[in-house]
Amino acid sequence: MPDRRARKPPYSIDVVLLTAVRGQLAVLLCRSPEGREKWVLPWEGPRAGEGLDGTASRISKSVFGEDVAWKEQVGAFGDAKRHPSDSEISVAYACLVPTGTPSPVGGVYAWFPLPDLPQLAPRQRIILDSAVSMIRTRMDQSPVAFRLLPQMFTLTELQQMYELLLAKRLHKASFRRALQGAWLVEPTDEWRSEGRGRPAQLYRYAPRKRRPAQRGIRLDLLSS
Amino acid sequence: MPDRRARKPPYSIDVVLLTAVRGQLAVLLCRSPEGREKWVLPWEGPRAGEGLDGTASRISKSVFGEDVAWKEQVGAFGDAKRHPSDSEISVAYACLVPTGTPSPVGGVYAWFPLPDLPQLAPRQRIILDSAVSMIRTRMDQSPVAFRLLPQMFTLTELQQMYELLLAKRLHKASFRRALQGAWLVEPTDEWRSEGRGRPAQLYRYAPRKRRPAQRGIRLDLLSS
DNA sequence: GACATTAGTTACGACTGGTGACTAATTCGG
DNA sequence: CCGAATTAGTCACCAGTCGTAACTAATGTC
Repeated sequence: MPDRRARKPPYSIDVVLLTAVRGQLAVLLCRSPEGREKWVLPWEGPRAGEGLDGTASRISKSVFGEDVAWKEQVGAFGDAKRHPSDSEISVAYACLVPTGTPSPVGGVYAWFPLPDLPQLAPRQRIILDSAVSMIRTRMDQSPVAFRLLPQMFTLTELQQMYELLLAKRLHKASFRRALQGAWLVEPTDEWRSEGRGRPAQLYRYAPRKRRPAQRGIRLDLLSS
Repeated sequence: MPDRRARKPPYSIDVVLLTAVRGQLAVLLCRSPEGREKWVLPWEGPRAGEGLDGTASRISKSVFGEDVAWKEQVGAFGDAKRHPSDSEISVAYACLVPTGTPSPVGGVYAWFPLPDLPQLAPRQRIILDSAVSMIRTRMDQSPVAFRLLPQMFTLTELQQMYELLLAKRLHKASFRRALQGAWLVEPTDEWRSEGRGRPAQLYRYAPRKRRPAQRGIRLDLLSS
């Protein structure tokens, strides 16, 4: 990705591609051209006539062959921290990749579980942390968990994804009741038998138009 | 603000200054040097060695004499929409100004209630809408309502601010019970008599360290 | 067929949040 | 000086939600 350092771009677009691997969030990194064991977030400079979202899409495509199903801008990052592009500012995007998506070939890319990250340029490290934090806080306003799963999934898989993102255990009955009330999924007529135990019904993400159902004021206001 | 168009900056920092005026949100606009009745969001190009937040602070200071109490980045905006700076991208900040802050002098700036906006450059219009929408959605994760009020306020004023931001009526008892549970305010020993009726106790914003108190899963997931 | 294992449901009790009616403290007009 | 009006603040009830444990259901394994 960052292979023409000839001219420093006016800004860079950095992409944080996230997926779930064995019960952990993982980010896709790209081997840096300088130094074999240096890794960077995929990034590019802008091309003329291409919007910010467009550049992010182009990067995803160049990695996976097609655009990701969900991406959202994290923000702009400057503040004099070092970045492989050497540009003043970077605009970051967070993207979600369903589990089971074939990994990009060529040995240039690799998934890193979040606890086992290699060293990154300071600004990219901040971008990565911000992207993960955004995903975690935005998950009840965006279908984040669904974009990390294949099109069809069992409710147990969905619950495990929520547990991963919320970093806390959920109770089966409560989770399903809340899901029922939210009209987010619909059952298919397929079932999956996962070795031993009763087979699980497969569901798909199918949000219905909202009931008005506005619940009470929540002044939760975590910390701050 | 945008008074040297000599050289187009690599990017612009745009600031959305918001306050509440007579029960409505209002934004501060700046008279454009070109055309008397053209208005723009305050913006500047970056200076060397100054972070993104730093530029936003500098703009706020140049308007109000001192930095605002709360600001947060909205994001980066590009996508070929017109902008007074003529630059490729703009990084937007939302800032909150307490009611009762003296307005900047000189006739260059004016508060516009959101329903009565003049025409803006397309990109600035998008920035403004995004900033307002961010404020409204982020209000239960940030002390937004408090930053729109003076340091000391009555609970009725606070409730009215929440009603303004949520655009819905709240019940007095429910609001106060939720506020109690959130440990966000503490009473002072001052009271304010507002003409007729019983005087109201003044409170100040004083968030306590959170009780764990994590309530149930909310899969509210509005629309999409 | 007994048992382990995983999926999915039901029922109950504790707690929360919406609500109307209440008390409290002040101003205003007689 | 007294009562009505007005605004602040609280209480208590109840409908609904949520956490939980115990249950039923369907499969594989021995």
